Amino acid sequence: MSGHEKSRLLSSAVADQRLLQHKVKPTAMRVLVLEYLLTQQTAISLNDLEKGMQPADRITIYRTLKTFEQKGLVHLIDDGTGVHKYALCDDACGPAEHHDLHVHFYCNNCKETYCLSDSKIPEIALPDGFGFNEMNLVVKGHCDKCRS
Amino acid sequence: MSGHEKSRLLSSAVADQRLLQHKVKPTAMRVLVLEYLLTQQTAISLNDLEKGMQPADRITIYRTLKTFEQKGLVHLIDDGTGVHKYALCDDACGPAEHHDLHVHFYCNNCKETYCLSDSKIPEIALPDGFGFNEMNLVVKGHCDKCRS
DNA sequence: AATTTCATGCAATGCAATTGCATTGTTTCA
DNA sequence: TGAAACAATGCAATTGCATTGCATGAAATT
Ligand SMILES: [Mn+2]
Ligand SMILES: [Mn+2]
Ligand SMILES: [Zn+2]
Ligand SMILES: [Zn+2]
Repeated sequence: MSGHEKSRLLSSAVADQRLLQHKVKPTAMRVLVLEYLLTQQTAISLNDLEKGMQPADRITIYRTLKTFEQKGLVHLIDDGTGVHKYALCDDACGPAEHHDLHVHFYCNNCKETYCLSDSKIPEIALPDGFGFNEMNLVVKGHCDKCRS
Repeated sequence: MSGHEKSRLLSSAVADQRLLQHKVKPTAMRVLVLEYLLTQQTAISLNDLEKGMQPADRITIYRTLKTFEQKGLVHLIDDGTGVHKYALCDDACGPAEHHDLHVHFYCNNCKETYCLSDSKIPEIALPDGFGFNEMNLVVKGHCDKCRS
């Protein structure tokens, strides 16, 4: 068995396990999508996912991502560009409860969207009578790679 | 002159002056749009603007809003619903500089989008090398009217 | 093996932002 | 004043996504 094949099997095993942990049946498509997501350092759009992966149907990827989101495997990011981005959840998110209330960062230069998992959103003082459920904070500027 | 006509002239005068202050030529259409915006308590979408006003062309309203935005008269709000909302700037915003870094609130019940002009966005600690220009914070929950 | 349930692929739809272009109104200046 | 230059308007068309419908194929359940 070649080294390449071996590492392929290994990553498949990792992906498989992660899918099973979240009660998602590990089909070929889902393993491929998850593996691709695991290689990403930043959030990715459906378009880029489609382009980057082996030829695969766009809609199937779309539905795969939706399943992943529902099962707490990935979270959808609205970075204000108008197109949705997806990124893996790092904590143990489950269905119907994403605890990824972290800041997202959009680089105006390289157009990449980062999950700033360590930058938590601070408490916001709301006017009387207002109660909050969720919040979304997107910071825009220049990332570390685009400042040298 | 009737009371109605008088107040109409007065509001026109107010709108006119506000337009001139921002170097926008006060055409009939622009005055109408601005007057309508002045009556709103919450941010409004292009659709609702079109429905609420006297019959007027959608695209013209769209371009009017774009002009207003460029001249610092209104700011565009991305509340995460996918449709843009517009609201008047309260401070003296000028072209190319909106200083309305306030929080926006979206009510999941009545679907209204509020400008929380008093809730400023706090400082966020970014990772090393990241520099910020703008930010967008949207809080979602229930507004004061929807909690009684 | 038959039946049900789930996953996939392709086509079609929906919706809102944006642009092109022709027309009309407004300003500028000879 | 009257032509030329410029700006605003209205209508049609386009774009770019997200989302859904439906038919086919694979997997699980009996
Ligand atoms: Mn994230
Ligand atoms: Mn606002
Ligand atoms: Zn960058
Ligand atoms: Zn409400």
